[in-house]
Amino acid sequence: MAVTILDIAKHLDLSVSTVSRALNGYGDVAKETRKRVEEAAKEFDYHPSDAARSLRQKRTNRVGLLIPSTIHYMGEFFSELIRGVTLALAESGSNLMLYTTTTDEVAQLTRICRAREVDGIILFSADKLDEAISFLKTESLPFVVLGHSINDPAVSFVASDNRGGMMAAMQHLLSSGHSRIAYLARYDQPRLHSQRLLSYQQALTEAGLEIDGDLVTSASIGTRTGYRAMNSLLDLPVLPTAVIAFNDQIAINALQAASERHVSVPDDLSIVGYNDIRSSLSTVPQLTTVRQPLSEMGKKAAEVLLSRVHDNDIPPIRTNLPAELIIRGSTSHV
Amino acid sequence: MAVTILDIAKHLDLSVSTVSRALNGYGDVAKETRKRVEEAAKEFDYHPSDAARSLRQKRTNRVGLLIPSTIHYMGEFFSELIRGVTLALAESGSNLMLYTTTTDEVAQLTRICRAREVDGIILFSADKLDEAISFLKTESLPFVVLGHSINDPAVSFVASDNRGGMMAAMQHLLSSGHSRIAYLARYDQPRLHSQRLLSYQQALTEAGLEIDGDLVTSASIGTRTGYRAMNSLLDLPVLPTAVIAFNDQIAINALQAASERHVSVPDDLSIVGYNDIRSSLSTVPQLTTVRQPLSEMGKKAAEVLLSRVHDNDIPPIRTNLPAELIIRGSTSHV
DNA sequence: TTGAAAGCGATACCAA
DNA sequence: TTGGTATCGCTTTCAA
Repeated sequence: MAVTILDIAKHLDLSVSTVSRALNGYGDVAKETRKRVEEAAKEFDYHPSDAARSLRQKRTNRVGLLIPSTIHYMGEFFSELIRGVTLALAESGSNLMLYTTTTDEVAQLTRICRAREVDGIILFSADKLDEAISFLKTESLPFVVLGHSINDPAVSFVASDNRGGMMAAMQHLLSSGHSRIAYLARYDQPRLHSQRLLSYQQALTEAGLEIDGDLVTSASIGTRTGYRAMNSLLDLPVLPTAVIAFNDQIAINALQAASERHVSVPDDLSIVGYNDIRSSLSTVPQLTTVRQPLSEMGKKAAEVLLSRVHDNDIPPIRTNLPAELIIRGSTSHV
Repeated sequence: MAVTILDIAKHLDLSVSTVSRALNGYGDVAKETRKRVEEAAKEFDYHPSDAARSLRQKRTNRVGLLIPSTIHYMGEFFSELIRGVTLALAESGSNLMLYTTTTDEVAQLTRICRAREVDGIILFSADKLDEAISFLKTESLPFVVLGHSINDPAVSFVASDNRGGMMAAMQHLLSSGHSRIAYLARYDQPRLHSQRLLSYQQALTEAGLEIDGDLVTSASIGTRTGYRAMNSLLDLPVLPTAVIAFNDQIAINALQAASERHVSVPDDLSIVGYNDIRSSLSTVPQLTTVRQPLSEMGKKAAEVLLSRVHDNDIPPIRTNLPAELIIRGSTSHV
């Protein structure tokens, strides 16, 4: 058996309550006593039982991160997010529980809430987000949505400025003389997609250009997401001169498709990615992309959540971090 | 307050013990009673308190995964590993705690063990692995090492066949007529590196070739790992005709460096990666690489751990999954 | 087949 | 400044 507070108490001929108070830094403990307790604790490598403490205190010092089960298609994107989350948690001494969504997301959330497995939850899953949110609103478990702007003013979220990011990309291309600009979307991400699509259309309209439905198409989820869709764009009777991809991985695969068909980037075709994952520096040419501060978003989300764990009555914190266009070699003037 | 077992008991005019036994599927409960209990539990969305249950049962239904804090440099590699881990855990109803290493890894492990935060731990951290292992051997917490073959026969691990994988890559290149083969290593991964180096040297020796120290160099960790190192190889007075990279990300950056210097791959230079992450399909040309079954490794590691959690007296399970050479476009005959 | 009660290992209140 | 004790919510003997 592991060493318990009772072992320490017996060894020092003290009561468990005194030991507990000494260890938890209460003021009403004799200096000398505290010292003895601390030394004994260190000597025995005593750490309080997580379960016992959680039960008594009604807090677990754990927060949950719910991610889609398709994580393996999200590679770097996910790694960078999680990096930020763990950074913020480490500072506060909290631990991270990683949940991947199951088929019944609400049932899963119900269990997590009712079993009090965590103090709060970061919702990064995209499937059934509305359902998940409306369920969590009925529970008392603090939560924050990561990666999506939520309309409901009662819900905290940390996202990035999607409309602005897409607009920046469009204006970059338009001001470089492009008029036939394709958008390689991801219809299975309807929330993000619809925002980006709006900016795409708005930018075209403001520039006095027509909107050509052929130029908007969707990459499917998968290992080489965007490869086939790019090829179909390259089959159009009148080719686009620029493509904005929904994310960097799609852009990278689009680059590959173009290269295989001897379409030169950026001379014949400009390509813009989204997110600025590390790999966007590893292509030839390097990707022009809209930087989403993934790690910062993860960090901020954890911080927001922790502040709600501390006091769930504070007003919702709703943050759109700025997205920034990073111009590199994959785009050029027409 | 959340609903407890007492609420159910009161509502049905039963004792908590009966309710508990009914819910846990004990045989000695009247059929009718069990039905009533189950219905009430469903009606109230009752789930037992995780903390209370853990405290009483001395198991948490949680397993830990300890990963390096440099996760953000591991992008896809990590995502694929974790995918396998979560798959296996989901099947068993266990949850995942994700720990990133702190400066004092042993102190961190001490806390995890003594606070009984998890039922077992998957060690994926590479820094101080020996220290971590020898500490965990003194504790009763089940553990398994992921990604490294451990010599100590008492330690369970799940890795892949490093020697064989590197040997396959070398033989592929040698049989394609290459004799000036560089190895773009990662010295900060000494365990994996030394195994690969051995195979590298052995293959050269068996082929009757000399070992040229200039051809072995190290990529540093970072955003564009391998880029500078590849450039330095391209500065050698006599160029290599082939390069084996420590991982795919390095290979991808090597490809970029070669491309920028107008060294054609595979015509002037063959490049071999390692791991077969999804991005190895997204380059031009696609990467020849040694496939490490990352997701399977994660899954197997979780399974091995769970079997030890169930019974820690079973003999150590030591697994090297096969590594397989995947020949694609980045290598060719001299 | 059911209920009463002990106990898991802490924290926190109240008295001394 | 310290100790005794109730309590958190469950599981699990032991009796009834």
